[in-house]
Amino acid sequence: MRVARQTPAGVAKMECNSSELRRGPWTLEEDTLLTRYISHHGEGRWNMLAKCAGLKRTGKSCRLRWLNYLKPDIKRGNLTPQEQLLILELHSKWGNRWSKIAQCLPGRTDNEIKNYWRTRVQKQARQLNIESNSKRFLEAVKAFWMPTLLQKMDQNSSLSSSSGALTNSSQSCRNSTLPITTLMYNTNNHFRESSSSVSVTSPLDFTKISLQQQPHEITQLPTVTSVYDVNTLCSNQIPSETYYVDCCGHDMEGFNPGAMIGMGRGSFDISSLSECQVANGDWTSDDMADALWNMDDIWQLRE
DNA sequence: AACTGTGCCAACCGCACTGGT
DNA sequence: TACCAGTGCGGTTGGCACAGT
Repeated sequence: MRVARQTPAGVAKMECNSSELRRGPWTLEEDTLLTRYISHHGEGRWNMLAKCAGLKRTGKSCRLRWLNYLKPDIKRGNLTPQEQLLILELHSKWGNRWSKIAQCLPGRTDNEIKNYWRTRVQKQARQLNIESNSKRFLEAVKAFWMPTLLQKMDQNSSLSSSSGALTNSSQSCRNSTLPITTLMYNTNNHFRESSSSVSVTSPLDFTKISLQQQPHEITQLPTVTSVYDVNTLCSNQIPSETYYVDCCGHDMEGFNPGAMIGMGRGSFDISSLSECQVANGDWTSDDMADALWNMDDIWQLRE
């Protein structure tokens, strides 16, 4: 995580000439002043706080700095696949309600989520030549991005498992028992990871995951409800609010988003899924500590 | 090495809402 | 009811870091 930009020239340039108020990057001294004041007096009354703390900043600026950077419970580092998945799902429901979405991701700020959306998600939309707010893009996200995130989560949990019974998806497939990682909400609206399993009859089975409730009502998200086969998947009768997990992407004739790109920009058709080429997903060799996974990994452009 | 383009993200801005007077 | 200060939110900007040429 980068610290505030503090080049002397930059700070001088950003300072407000017309008043005593400072603007631009925060200095370490300012951070210390703000943190110390809030630790003694608490948050709120930001304009007064700014004056009393001896900060030549607006109240708004102090509030923003505290909420987005200094607050102790702010989570640092890249978004985990779980968090990315949750953002995608919640954005599909609520749109650009960043603060509302952020409430479901403890330790993450609306600003961070907003930046993630703009830099990562909208980038993918541009590459696909699809409006990021369009239904088509949402379908693409649900068909490709979310499943791969779930797979990533699956493998993360598998690797972190000490039992060794199911070490990765490939082995899971061979055993015909697929660990499915789910996001579980507790009563405080915080999520935690949990794993369950579902039996499959063939490598081409798909697990259907359904999100039936508004997140504030959700007690378990997502919920494994049934198993679909590939014919169902490709029948173009995909209900909204569902997405499909490729439980064993290595072995199946699966999704190659590159092939999707190859279908022609702006011509994404979910019914063409079965025509896609075999996915090349060497997930087991991934460094699971690298939580910064993004769709570039699978949506590589074939120019 | 120098330049250019792009990604990322902290910070700012404008507007809307809320509560107090 | 109108006004104002405080606060929250979403959109936008500015500049550092880094990759590519």
